[in-house]
This record gives sequence, structure tokens and C-alpha cells, in this order.
Amino acid sequence: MRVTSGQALDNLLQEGGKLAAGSHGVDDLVAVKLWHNPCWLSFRINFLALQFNEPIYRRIEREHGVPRPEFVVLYSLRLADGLTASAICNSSGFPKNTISRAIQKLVDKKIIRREVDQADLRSFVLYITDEGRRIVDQAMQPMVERESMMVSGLTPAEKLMLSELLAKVVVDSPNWPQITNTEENEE
Amino acid sequence: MRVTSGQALDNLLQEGGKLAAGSHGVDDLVAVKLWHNPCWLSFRINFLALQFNEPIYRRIEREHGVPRPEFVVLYSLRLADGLTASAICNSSGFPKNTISRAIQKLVDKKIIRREVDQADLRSFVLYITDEGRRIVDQAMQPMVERESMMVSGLTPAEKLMLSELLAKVVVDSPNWPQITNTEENEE
DNA sequence: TTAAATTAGTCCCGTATGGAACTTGACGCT
DNA sequence: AGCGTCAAGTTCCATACGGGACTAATTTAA
Repeated sequence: MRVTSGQALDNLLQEGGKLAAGSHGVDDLVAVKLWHNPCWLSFRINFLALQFNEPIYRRIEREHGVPRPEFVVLYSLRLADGLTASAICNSSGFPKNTISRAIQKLVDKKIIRREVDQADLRSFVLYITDEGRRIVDQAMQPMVERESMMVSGLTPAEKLMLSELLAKVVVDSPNWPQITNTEENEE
Repeated sequence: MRVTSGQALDNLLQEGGKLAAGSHGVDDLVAVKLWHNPCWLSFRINFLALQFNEPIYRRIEREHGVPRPEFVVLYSLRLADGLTASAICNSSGFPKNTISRAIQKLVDKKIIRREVDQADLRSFVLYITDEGRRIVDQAMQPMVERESMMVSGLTPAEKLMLSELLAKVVVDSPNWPQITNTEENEE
């Protein structure tokens, strides 16, 4: 009976929102991936991430000449100036060479400034320039708009609930185990 | 006061879940991006998508020799056999040349089968083979595990709520306007 | 029925990407 | 102090990626 109730929950999770949705215009295969998919969470998350990122980053690149990795650096500095490259890597998930390149480009374009960290001569502290602030502030607008467009079908209470639940999951992330390299003992 | 209450909601959304979280081990910059970030949704979504995808697809490629685009094809067919390439594109967000390549590789490896669609000679109908089913079923396991690991901090009710809210947003996606190419009238 | 417009899928090609090796500085240990 | 390990960033390189042009089949319109 334990097993059964676990199964029942899994099914509920998969089909979460099915009844409320009816058959409103969503693509057939999308419907299947929503409601007959053992990986309910990852499909929903990935689908939404894609729907957000693709048009937004395309637009930012077109309008400001700043591709995604560079914008990630800029955005991070806008939120917290004086960061180091590795801090940006850790919070963004981009590999460090990609971030490193992005930083160099931004320095060349004088959109950010780089100073050696006196406390640790290996690392650099990065500062955003006025130009950089201007770019982020401008690019932010459509991002915020698209975001609120995406959740415009939810009530304020639902938006709040969604925000809280997602935050709760993110906050828990340090507790997840690393994926184990099962083949490590080959040699 | 309209404006004010809108602002207040925005602030609430940004800070969604802050109180409950305390200061549990999450990276400083991650905390900032969670709670002092006008784009509350996109950060949360992108962060989680990354935390899920990166280790999982790395592992699938290592264990089964199937990189992400190929696995997307395979997974789609596992959920609904007899699809066409463009159906997979539409539901996955990958561009069609990437999917096309993936399909060719999979056909070469005999993991899927391709037949001309008699109804429309331009397109092909794709079928997964036993080998393909085997791969997906095996790879699925760690995916499901990782997913449930990610939400293990939520109560069953919260999981259900999250699933429903995300589904609701996905279902609404056909109603979002395309990003407008503001520079179209250049010539 | 023929031309125009649309759609499925492939091909070409420059570029961005990320793994791995490397350099340099910091830190711990004896 | 001196050695080994570790962490921050950079560089090198093979390759996967995606934009855009292309072919062929289909639909629409006239």
C-alpha cells in the first residue's frame, strides 16, 4: 500500500493542472509531455526556460550587441557590483572559460572594469561602468515585461505561491548530492 | 495607489520564500539573484533547469553515448511513437537542423527507424526501436530520481501545487505574443 | 492547371562553446 | 622556509550549434 500511494502521488504530479486546462490550443506533443510524462518537473521547467530565454537573449544581442554570456556577467554585476569571475560562474552555471571570455570582451568594450584583488592576487574584482548600467537597465525592461506576460494567466496569489515554491527548491539545492561518476573505478 | 499596490506585489514576488528560507547555505550571489532581482521567475527557472540538465545529460551521454538533442528525439518518441521531425522541434524548442542531425545519427545507429509519410511525401514518420526503448527506459530512471530529489524538500501538497502552477503557465503559452522585431522597417 | 506561397527537411559554414591542459598565486603542513 | 595541493583565470582546440540558403512536396488562389 505504501507503493500504491507513492504511485498515486506520482500520477497526480504528472497530471497536475490537467483538469483545469481543458484542451486550450496547446500543441499535441506538448500536451503529452505535460500530462503523460514521468519527468513532469523537468519538462515544465525546461519548456518555460526556453520560452523565456530564446526570444529575450536574441533581442538583447540584436539591440545591444551583447550575447548571453556577456549579459549574464553584466546582469550579475548590476545586482552586486564588485564580483569576481568565479562567483559569477557559480551562480550562473556557465563554465569558467566561457565567463572568462565574456569578461574580456566586456573589458575591451569598456562596459566593465577589472582590478586585481589585493587580497588575492590571482583573482580580479569586476566593476560595471555607467555604460554597462545603462545597457542592463534598458535590456531589463523587456525581460520584466516578458516575465510578467508569462505569468499573466495566474492570479496574484498564484504568482506568489509559484515564486515561493521555486525559491524553496532553489534554496534546497546545496543539499542535493553530486551526480556520482559511476565509472570512476575503471582503472 | 494603483501603482503602489502593483509595486508592492512585485516586491512580494521577488522576495517570495525569503522568510521561510533563513540563511541556509545558499551561495551569496544566488541569494541576491533570488531576492533582489526584478526577474524573479527567469532566474528561478533557469537556475533549476541548469541544475537538472547539466548533470543528467552529461550522464546520459557518458552511459549511452547519446547527446542531448538525440535524447530529446528519443524521449519524444518514447512518449508518442510515430512522430515527425517538426513535431519534435515544436515541442522541444530545438532548431530543426539540430533535430535533423540528431535523427540522422539515431537512424545510423539503428536506434530509430524512419519511413516516408505516405500522406505527405516531404516528411518522415519516426519510430523508436526496441534498442531505443531500452535506452530511454534505462536513462529515465536517474532523471526521475533527480527530479524527485530536487523537490524532496516540498510536501506532497506543495509538489502538486508547483506542478499545477507550472502546467498552467505552459498551457497559457500559445497566447503569448511573439517578440516583435522592432527593426523590421529598416529598408 | 499553373503560378505563388508555405512547409518538411537537409546542407553549408562561420562561430560560440566547453573540456582539458596550463599558469600563476595562495594556503596548509612539517 | 620549502613542498604539495588547491583555486582563479586563461589558452588551446575539436566540435556541436544554429542561422540562412536550398530542394522538394504541398497547399492556396486565380
